[in-house]
Amino acid sequence: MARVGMTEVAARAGVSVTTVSHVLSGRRPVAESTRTRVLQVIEQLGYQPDTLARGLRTRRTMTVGLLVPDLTNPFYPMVLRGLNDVLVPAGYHAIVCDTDGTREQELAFLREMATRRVDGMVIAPFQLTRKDLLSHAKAVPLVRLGDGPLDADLGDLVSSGGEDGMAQMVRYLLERGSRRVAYIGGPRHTGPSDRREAGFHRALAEAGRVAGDDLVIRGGFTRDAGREAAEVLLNRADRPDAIACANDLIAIGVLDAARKLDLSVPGDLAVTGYDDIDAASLVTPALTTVVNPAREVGRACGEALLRRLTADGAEPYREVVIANSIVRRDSA
Amino acid sequence: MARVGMTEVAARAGVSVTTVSHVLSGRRPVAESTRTRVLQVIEQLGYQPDTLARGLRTRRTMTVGLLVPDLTNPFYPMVLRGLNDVLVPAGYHAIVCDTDGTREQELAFLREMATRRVDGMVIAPFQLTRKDLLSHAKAVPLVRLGDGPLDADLGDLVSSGGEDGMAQMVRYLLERGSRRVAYIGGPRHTGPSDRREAGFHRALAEAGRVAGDDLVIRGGFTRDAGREAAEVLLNRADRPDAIACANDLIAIGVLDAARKLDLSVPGDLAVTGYDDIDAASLVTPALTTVVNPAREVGRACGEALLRRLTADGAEPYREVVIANSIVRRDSA
DNA sequence: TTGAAAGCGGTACCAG
DNA sequence: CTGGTACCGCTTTCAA
Repeated sequence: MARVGMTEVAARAGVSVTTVSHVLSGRRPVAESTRTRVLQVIEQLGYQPDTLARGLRTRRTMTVGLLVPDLTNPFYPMVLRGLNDVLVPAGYHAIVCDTDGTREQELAFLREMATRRVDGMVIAPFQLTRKDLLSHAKAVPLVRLGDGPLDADLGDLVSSGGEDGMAQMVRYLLERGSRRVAYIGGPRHTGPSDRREAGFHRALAEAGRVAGDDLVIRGGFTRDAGREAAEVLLNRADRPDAIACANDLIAIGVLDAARKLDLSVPGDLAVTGYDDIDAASLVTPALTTVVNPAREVGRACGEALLRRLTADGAEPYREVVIANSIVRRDSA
Repeated sequence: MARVGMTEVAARAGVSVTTVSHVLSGRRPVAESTRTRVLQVIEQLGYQPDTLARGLRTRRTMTVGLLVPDLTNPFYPMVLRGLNDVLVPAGYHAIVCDTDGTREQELAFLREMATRRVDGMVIAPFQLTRKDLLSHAKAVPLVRLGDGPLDADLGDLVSSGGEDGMAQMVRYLLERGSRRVAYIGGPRHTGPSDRREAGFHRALAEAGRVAGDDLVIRGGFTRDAGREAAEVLLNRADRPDAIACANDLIAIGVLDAARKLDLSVPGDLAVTGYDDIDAASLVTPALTTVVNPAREVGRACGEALLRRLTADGAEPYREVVIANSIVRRDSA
């Protein structure tokens, strides 16, 4: 049951491999009669072209890399769906790299993708610096996902307006009557975290307030990290009456902490998340959060990538911002 | 900034490509002095071997395919983690195919993976028949994930004992005093669903009972499907006092329905899930469920695959069952 | 409308 | 311990 190659197809059809290649690619006219004959043989032999060999020659692997910090965060699987929505119909497939948010793994995956000659990458980098990305960016189209810094050299950027989304949320908290609003973010210097934190500060500033450092804690983007941060915040004498979190997982952790301390939410403490993952509406109280349309974001990434991959000339750099909005539930 | 190839490295190091190849692969001794010289040039030029070209020659792509019905179901991302735990250190990477549980997509991905010459696949097939898989199984090592039928021709099987797990759960329900226990499953003829359903019937039979067809409903493995099925079940005159669900998502949907009908859980209705995804402990009441150790399952898949990929001779077919257990929370 | 042959970037066999 | 070279399976000039 060895695999059949083009040579065998050609032989059986009584034509040259060149012709077989062309009926497959349609890159040059082939007489209808030979065309059908070749097609028949292909069918009969169950011939399947070898993407690798083709890629070696054409320098296109039809593969893209998706690098995410934590596939366990439901946001990212949805992004992958969106990405596939646009990439798969175009013949591309994605290799998913779950880096666990560590710098070593991010770098390792980046290198791996380079040796695999992926045609492009969409990355949600956490620890990577501009310098880390630069060399890759010039080798293959890069789409950065998340609210990183703008930087044309690093390729397209698809974000969901994290700064605005968070600002909007904080404004809502203020209007609602919260007096001391705190912020729990992700790891420092990570795009999404920084941008959202900026939104937090901006909204406060616009309202003529300032959040002291004691009201901002940064940890991980996880439930545990959220709980721990909240415990610190809530055990202080002048505890906040609202906590805006950089994502839903963190907010769920805050809910855990509040429950443990017997604080009522939103009575004693208002809590807000970010992303609107499924779990946000499952917890009690249901989370008031910023909806981050993951699938749309993924689609936008795919479109951005595709644009570059199929571009004749050099496409101009783009930043795509997907609109987001607040969904009010019970936690604030 | 064109990519440098082995030829250039060889030239600059004053050796043949053969030697460069061998310092890289270590497949034959190279004088220490030349070795370091070559390594230096490689470093200096930033040479990166081309996995594709290598694969074309060696017939190994160092890539495996992971085919899942719904990456949005948190169970699968965890499986991927486990898979990567063992595959990535061995140099393999996974292409993730989210098929949405449709037969067309499952077939399409299977074909795609074949043309990409993946070295192996782990699949959680939903709609695929034995026949669909057979041709692939002889072309590349296959590991089936989930509680499908045993079938040596189709490669290894990694399951988490769905039949036993469900039987255990139903037994618990019975001991607990439930008198009419119903079952909500996934799509008919899908491995996980069928096996779990078998467990349900077995436990009932052992207790000298029989579940009429009216107590078994099959839908999708989603929250919505669960809600809909529950609505049917609960609006009947003699509604069940317990519902065992084929997964947590379904159970969460049942909870939705119960809330809408003002039924108290577990007072009026006991509800149990399966998988123990994060959300299971987030909902109110927290789900009593069967823990399906996703990461372990993923690891087992990886190990099974690796065994075949690195096997000298023909490894015997294996079935690996990962032990599972019940976690009792509030819903039953 | 069709073929022949030269690669793409490596590996591996056969010599030396 | 090191080279030369055929070849993996396909695409793509160049020539007919």
